[in-house]
Amino acid sequence: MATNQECANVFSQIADLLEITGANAFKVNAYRKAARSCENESRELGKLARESPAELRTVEGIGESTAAKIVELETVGKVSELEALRSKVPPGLTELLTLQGVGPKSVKHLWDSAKVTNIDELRAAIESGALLTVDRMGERTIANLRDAVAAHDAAGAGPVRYRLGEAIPIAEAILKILRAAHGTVRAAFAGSARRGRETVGDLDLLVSSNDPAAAKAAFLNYPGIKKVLAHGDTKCAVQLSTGIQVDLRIVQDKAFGAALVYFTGGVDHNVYLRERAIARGMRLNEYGLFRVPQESRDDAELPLVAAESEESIYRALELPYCPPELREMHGGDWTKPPPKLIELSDIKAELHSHTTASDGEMSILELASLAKARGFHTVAVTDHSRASAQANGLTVERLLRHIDAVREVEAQLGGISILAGSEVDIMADGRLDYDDEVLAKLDIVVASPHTALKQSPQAATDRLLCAIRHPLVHIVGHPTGRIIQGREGLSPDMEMLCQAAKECGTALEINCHWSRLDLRDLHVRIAVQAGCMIAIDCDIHSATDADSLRYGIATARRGGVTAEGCVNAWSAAKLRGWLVQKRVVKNSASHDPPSPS
DNA sequence: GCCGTTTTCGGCCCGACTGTTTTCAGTCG
Repeated sequence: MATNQECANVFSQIADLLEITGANAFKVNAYRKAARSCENESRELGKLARESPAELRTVEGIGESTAAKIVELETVGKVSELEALRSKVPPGLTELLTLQGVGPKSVKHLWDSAKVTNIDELRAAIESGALLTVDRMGERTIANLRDAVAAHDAAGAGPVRYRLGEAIPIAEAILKILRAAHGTVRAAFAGSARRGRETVGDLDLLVSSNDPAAAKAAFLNYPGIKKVLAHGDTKCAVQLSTGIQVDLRIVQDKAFGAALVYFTGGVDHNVYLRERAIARGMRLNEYGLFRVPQESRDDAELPLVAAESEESIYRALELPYCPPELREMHGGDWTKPPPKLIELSDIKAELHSHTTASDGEMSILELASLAKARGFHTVAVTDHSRASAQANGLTVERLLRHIDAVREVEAQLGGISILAGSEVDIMADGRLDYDDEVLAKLDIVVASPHTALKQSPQAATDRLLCAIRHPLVHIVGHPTGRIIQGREGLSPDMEMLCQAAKECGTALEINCHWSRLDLRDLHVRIAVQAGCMIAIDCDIHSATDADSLRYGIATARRGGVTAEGCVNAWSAAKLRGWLVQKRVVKNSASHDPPSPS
């Protein structure tokens, strides 16, 4: 079945090829928007194409022509228009578009004037000096091309993206320097990092200052800079030695809100806001929201409507405030008030953590003390089960002794409820790694897949359904087992899983570690729409793991999770009630363990 | 190509920086 990403790739490639061949820019934009929409769609487009193709048109930016192409991709396996475009253009040409500073016009120009059709030919043309004879190719341009080719060689194919937990600490380190600079009033990171995307392509920093030159100097003096890409009075861009690009925008403080809106994006949200401004006789840019009088000269100064805060701009556009995390996955309607999204401070329990008994670094006491210091009312000790031998998983005998140890520490420490639990392996066939009578002795059971993460979607669905429906399981941990930029993990039918989880009262976990974020944002949205309970857990192995909570919260917010919908945000009594009640209710229902096959 | 509290046709976000231009096109976000 064609995946959403494959649909997006088709539209993205069509856009590239149309752009190089000089097609109408609005048409190119339409394909780009269609590609973004496919990436952000939580429903499976291939399934829709087969079962209810008319539904495709409900995706923002998908119209008659693009819907037909999704159907064609699903049924035929390729898209004829894309094939036709490819036959017109040398295959290496779109690769040139990935070079920094090289756009469609430059690609066309290199092709027409220098017979360059791929990166190798470009490299040769640069080194042989052949490019110097080409129109509009000065020394600076050629030097930039040389750098761009070198950067491409170093990075390998495909745009480099950085995982949120790698990028945000860098942003905060630079923000610290900017805040210390003379004249700085406010400073923040924006862009996809502020929207909480699991990976970011670059970092966007915003500072308001009474001394812009000082802010600029402080930024350009940051020790990690490898190359300065641009440095104007209000805008600078650098590449750090780690490879990541950082953009800085400097504005007056009275425009901070407008600049924050502009710099946070996403692109479709910005376009939406600006079009809405136009429809109301206004104009929105990074300096503010302005009224445009009926007859005003182009150079006339426009009266300011709002600029100092994001809230004031949304208000003036007659829109409810939109949290940054929802500024790209809106499901089509930004006029509806968003749900009250969960916040970091709502979390009062950690329900997935490891001690030295398995592969954690802290003792039960150290772990519980950490949770207590964070103001949590509950922490669950959920060491690995016996199948996870590589993680020193507990045998039944060790588990039983571990339960006693947990009880002792709880009595000793006081002031926090310590649950005796397990992160029990979900075996490939759906069975759990401990027998029911063992699981029944535990306060909480987190069931997670750790092995056989390449099994088929059908097998994965069946396997995870077993765990979700198991009456003794409270939470399914990192349900797909994916590692961002590391492994795909399982691809179960998420709608089916969420439906079952809703019916059984089983919570699905958002694992907060920035290399996991599993459930991912799109899956969280499916789960929230299905009415599932969500668990947001740090899967603590060491003390610093607790700091990854913010990434899980960002992912939760992108999916629309509220405090009410998250078991970690409940009161101690409500949480304990759920843990007990779930088993009472579900034990009366039928439970068919999978037959060993 | 998409879309509609103006519109089924005629629009389609907005501005900074760079380089090679003597006044602006291309790229980027």
